[in-house]
Amino acid sequence: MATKLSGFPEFLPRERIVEQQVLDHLRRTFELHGFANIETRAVEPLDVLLRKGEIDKEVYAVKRLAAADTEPAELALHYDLTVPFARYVLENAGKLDFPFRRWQIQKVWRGERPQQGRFREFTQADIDIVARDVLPSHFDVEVARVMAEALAGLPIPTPTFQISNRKILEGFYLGLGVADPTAVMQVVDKLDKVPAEKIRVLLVEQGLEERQADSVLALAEIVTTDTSFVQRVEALGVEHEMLTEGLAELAQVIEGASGVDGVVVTADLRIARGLDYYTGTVFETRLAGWEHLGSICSGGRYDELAQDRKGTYPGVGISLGVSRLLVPLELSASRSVPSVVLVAVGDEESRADSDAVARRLRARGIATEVAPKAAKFGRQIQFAEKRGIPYVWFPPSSVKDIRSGDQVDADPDVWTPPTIDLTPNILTKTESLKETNS
RNA sequence: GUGGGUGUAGCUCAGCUGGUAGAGCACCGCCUUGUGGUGGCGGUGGUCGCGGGUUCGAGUCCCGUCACUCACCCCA
Repeated sequence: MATKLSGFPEFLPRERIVEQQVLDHLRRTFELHGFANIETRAVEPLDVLLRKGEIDKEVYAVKRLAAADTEPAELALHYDLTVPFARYVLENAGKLDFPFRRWQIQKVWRGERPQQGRFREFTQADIDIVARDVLPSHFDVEVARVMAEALAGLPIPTPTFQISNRKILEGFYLGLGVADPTAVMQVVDKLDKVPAEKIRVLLVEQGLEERQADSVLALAEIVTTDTSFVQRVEALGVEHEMLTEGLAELAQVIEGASGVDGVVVTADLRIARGLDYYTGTVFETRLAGWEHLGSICSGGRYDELAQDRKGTYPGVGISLGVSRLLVPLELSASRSVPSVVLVAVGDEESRADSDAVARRLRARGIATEVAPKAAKFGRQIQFAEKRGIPYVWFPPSSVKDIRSGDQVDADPDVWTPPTIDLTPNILTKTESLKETNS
């Protein structure tokens, strides 16, 4: 009996076609910008995963079945691609060329309870850039820009990048005289769920004066689509060296990442991010109309994640939740198979003729399959229609577009379908409903 | 991990205070011996999530359990 496992999504062929096209597009975009690919193993030593990220992160431990019950698990499935990447950089530092830019698309695993857009096994698409000792801030701009371009090319609702910089928050809090900036950040991070009034109470409970709490909230309210946030922060009258540095960096990122068609870029000073390894720029991304999914694409600058006795490798990266994006949107494809053409079979004696037609079409890159049995032609057309195959070829030399009903004489060595039919097309949910109703 | 909801055909669901397991869609066949439709007729398909209890009798009531799902938490 087949059992559906919650949080471990599996696609039908049509949905998988969509996923593959999305992954192809991401890869193409990343490589267009010169990012190299690596794949890291699925498991990491448990202590590597627990040391770098959150201790309370739900991690799947991995243990041999034959291991003694008393033997503790030493390996665990990775829950993101950033921490394994940092480990990989340290391990191969002598063989990598810096600054090192890489893309990586792999499954990751988390033990959290599944919900819409939230899985236990899911695919992430990451780009990261690391350097030795120093990583100039123009690389923060670059990862934002590349990911914006990648998202802009996908059949999804408009994404909004919400970009901030931890130095702004921390510098501002220090300038205000707040004792524990990190604790304040964690409270402010809840602003999208908890009303401002309640946040204010929480801040005062943290030991902030009313005046400080008001300033903290005033900073968090600042959202701009250009660099005018700088003036608005300065107008709050708080000064600190780190704040100034953060403002300059964020202005650079906002300016550099804007201007990609189909993507909104905002400086959003609410964004703090829970993970503690971020040290500067932080990214989150929301989809218009799908805000309840949370961020579909997040990341930031981590200056100290990868370091050993020999040195430190500052990095900046951004991670797209491919599964979070695809599963809720319920995108489908115009067909469930790659085939552009189904070659009909008149009778089993002439199957070889049909095979010959198929071979000639395939020789020119046209995905083709031959009908499984010599049923009535009406049945063979229905076979194609059910799978979304747009053309049926009747040997020796007639091809029918079964969507329009148009049938023409054609030579299998010459006939070419329109480019748009060469690969399956992605349909949004409403488009696929329209298709089945027509 | 905490709390709510739901489990009946491939899918969507109905099944009253307990009395022979149902519909629509899908699928297969025929009417229609070779180019898709519609209509009609016929057919396949169910350990009613699982285990126990009450009862002459349980899809229905009770207990347990599992799964799915939603919210919290957290996050891609």
